[in-house]
Amino acid sequence: MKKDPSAVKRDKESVIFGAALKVIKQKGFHKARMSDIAKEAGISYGLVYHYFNNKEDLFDAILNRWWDGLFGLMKGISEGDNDVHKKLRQIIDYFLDTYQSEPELVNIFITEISRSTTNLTSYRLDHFKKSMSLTEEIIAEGQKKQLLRTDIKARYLTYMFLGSVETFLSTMVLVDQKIKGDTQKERIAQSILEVFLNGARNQKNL
Amino acid sequence: MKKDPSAVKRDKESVIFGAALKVIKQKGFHKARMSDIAKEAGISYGLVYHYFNNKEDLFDAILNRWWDGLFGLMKGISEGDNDVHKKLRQIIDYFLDTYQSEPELVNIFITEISRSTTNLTSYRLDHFKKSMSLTEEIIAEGQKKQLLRTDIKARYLTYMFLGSVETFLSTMVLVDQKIKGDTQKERIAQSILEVFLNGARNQKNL
Amino acid sequence: MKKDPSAVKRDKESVIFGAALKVIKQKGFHKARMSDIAKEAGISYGLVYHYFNNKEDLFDAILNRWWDGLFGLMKGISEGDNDVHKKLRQIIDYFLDTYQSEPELVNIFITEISRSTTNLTSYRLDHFKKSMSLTEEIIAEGQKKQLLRTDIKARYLTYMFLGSVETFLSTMVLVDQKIKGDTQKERIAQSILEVFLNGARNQKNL
Amino acid sequence: MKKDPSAVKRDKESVIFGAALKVIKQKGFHKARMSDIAKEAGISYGLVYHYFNNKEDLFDAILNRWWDGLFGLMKGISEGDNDVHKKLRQIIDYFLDTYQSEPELVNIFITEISRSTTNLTSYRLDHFKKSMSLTEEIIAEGQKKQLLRTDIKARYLTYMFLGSVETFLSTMVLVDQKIKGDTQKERIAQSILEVFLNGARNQKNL
DNA sequence: TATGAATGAGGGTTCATTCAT
DNA sequence: AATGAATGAACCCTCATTCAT
Repeated sequence: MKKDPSAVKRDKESVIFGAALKVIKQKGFHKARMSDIAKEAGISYGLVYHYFNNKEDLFDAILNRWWDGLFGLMKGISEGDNDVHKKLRQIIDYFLDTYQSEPELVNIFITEISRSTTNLTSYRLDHFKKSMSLTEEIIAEGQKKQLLRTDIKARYLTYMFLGSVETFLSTMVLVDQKIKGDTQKERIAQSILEVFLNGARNQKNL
Repeated sequence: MKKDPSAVKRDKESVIFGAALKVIKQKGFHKARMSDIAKEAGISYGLVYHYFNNKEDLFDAILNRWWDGLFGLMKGISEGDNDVHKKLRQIIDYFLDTYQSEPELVNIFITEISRSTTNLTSYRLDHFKKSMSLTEEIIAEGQKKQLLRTDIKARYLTYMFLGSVETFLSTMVLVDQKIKGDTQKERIAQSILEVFLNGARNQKNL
Repeated sequence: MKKDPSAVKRDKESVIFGAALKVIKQKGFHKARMSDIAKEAGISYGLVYHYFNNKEDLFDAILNRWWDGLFGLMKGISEGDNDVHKKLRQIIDYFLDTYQSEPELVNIFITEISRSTTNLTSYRLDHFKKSMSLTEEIIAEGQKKQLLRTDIKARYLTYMFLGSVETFLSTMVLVDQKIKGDTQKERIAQSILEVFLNGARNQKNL
Repeated sequence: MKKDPSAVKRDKESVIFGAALKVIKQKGFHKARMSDIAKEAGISYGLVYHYFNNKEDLFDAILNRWWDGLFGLMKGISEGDNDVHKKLRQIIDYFLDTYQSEPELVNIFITEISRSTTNLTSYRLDHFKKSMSLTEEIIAEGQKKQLLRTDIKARYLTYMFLGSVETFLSTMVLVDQKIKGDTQKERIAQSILEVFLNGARNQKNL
């Protein structure tokens, strides 16, 4: 039985996509060669251009996988009526879950986009700003409901929240550390949320 | 009156250094061409190589400016007997002050080193780990003195602290935002410290 | 009818090889530019790098053509049971025949390897020493069979034999002189062998 | 007491000359940098240009030292009325003596000029041809006096004679071997002359 | 004389992209 | 769909030479 041709197309595209993830993670976008990706995918390098217009497009496809997931989640969160804590926890979970299932994807997001201006086109910057804004909305909503302090700008709180999450991941990325099971994931998530909400100060000492 | 020749040498080196800062900030290390830097410095192509062996060395010189400053500060902090809050505040100030005086330097640190594994030589990784460790020591000391909570690993708290600081800066870097005067700097520093220590939760609501 | 692809590959490689021979002969290895070779081969710049890793490899490929031929011959000579005179004549013939069929190859061997230490890697030096040793074996065998004088070290005789051959060729190379037909080749070969074996002294005068 | 200024000039020139010999011997003309030579001479590299117009001139100065010595000798030989054997021996001695006193000079002659066409300007080629012709005259004279066989062209005999001498030296040069004392020199000189005149054949076997 | 800063033309190599098959 | 030969624009780095001091 023959496969559906468009399914075949998607298959091969996936293979290339996965190869790109792996190679870009290892070498970074700049040093990753199209031929490396093709070799990793087990195809000729000319063929990559049948599925992706050029290197930039391939890169954007990867980033969009990240953003689509995140924006999809955030949309869901916005529409739900959980309290702020739950919502922030969901964002943390998205980062950690994705890191577990597709570590390369998170790696690339962290190293090539989250901070680097090098690869930053205005198109990509827009995505970045959008994620900031969506998080900020959640935070602001928490402030409005008196669940979060209001003496500090929502934007500032957003920086600190996302910064905490990202630094956790980027350090794990740097040392190539995996999350060992759901227990560890739970502890990390709890710690981030706990400290963000209640601070690092020893409360008993107040 | 003749100039001291070695002063002239330092001068020109500074010019090149400054040009490199500017160009690398704009284009990123990879896309920054030595010819761009020379042009920016207003000198000929080959002269850059009189002062720096190659592109990597020039890059490392820039990074060392950052690390030397940070490690110098941290050394001073360790030896002082301020409490944790003051010490953390000093670290925050170093980031913000440097961002005010040499925004490109901070930009490059944030975009090219803090997260990117692309340019990460083991030599550079060592610096990175060292800064983590030094901060962790301060945090751990705070835990020991019962000033910081001990139910969360010092390392985790370190991630969150540095992550908060860095994300603040990296967002400013991304949108090329300057710190407008000491008032804004003070507010930012306060916010970071306040939230890290006391959390984002509205305490009145407990 | 389609060509066998690997045949095409060999063809193009040959074209580049030939172009390299010509250009390196004319300008010497150092002054020969890869772009010159590409232009001579009628191909684009980068294509040379499809077939040869770099300039050194291309150079080595040329040298190996020479050494492979020479060592192949010497192996054949060793295994044969001709007398010394025949064997030495075969070596002379290899030089002269190759000079007729591929003058550039001999030229490059003479000018860039035989004497120059400039381009001498240890890999290349080994080839050189091997050719010396193989010739010395033949000479030594001749001494053992009482066909050559034994009051002079085999190694010294080897120098003189190969030196005579090489100088013949190098002078022809220097003035870009071709061997005009087999008659001249025969006379040259005979002269070299005759003088090496019987000396330049007028025997009638002894 | 002050030195005669022109003597000082000659002194410094000598130092540079010696440094050039050493560096060019080690690296070859192409890879020898003017700065290497200056450093070896212990002076700034700008100063080299006070004494020599450019790199080529410096190179030619070196070569002229060789040629002047050789041509001076050959002039003396021509005018003397020694027999051929003595004269050829004098040429051999010039090579060996110079190799003992100034090994770098011989090295450079052998590796960069004797065979290499790379550095061959027409000016240098003329010197080379002249040395060939002068040697040929001596050989031809020997033929005329019935001391050398006449069935082989004087030019061919010249090739073989000079080739033998040069190959001896170039092998020593290649392996950086020194001549150990006058005894070894005598043996080498004798061997070369003996074989050239009487051949390598075991005469007892005739 | 003497220094070494300054210049800039080259040359080797890489690699994204195109295209004939 | 698939291959990989072919192209050529970049870009790093070297180093002979000049020149202000």
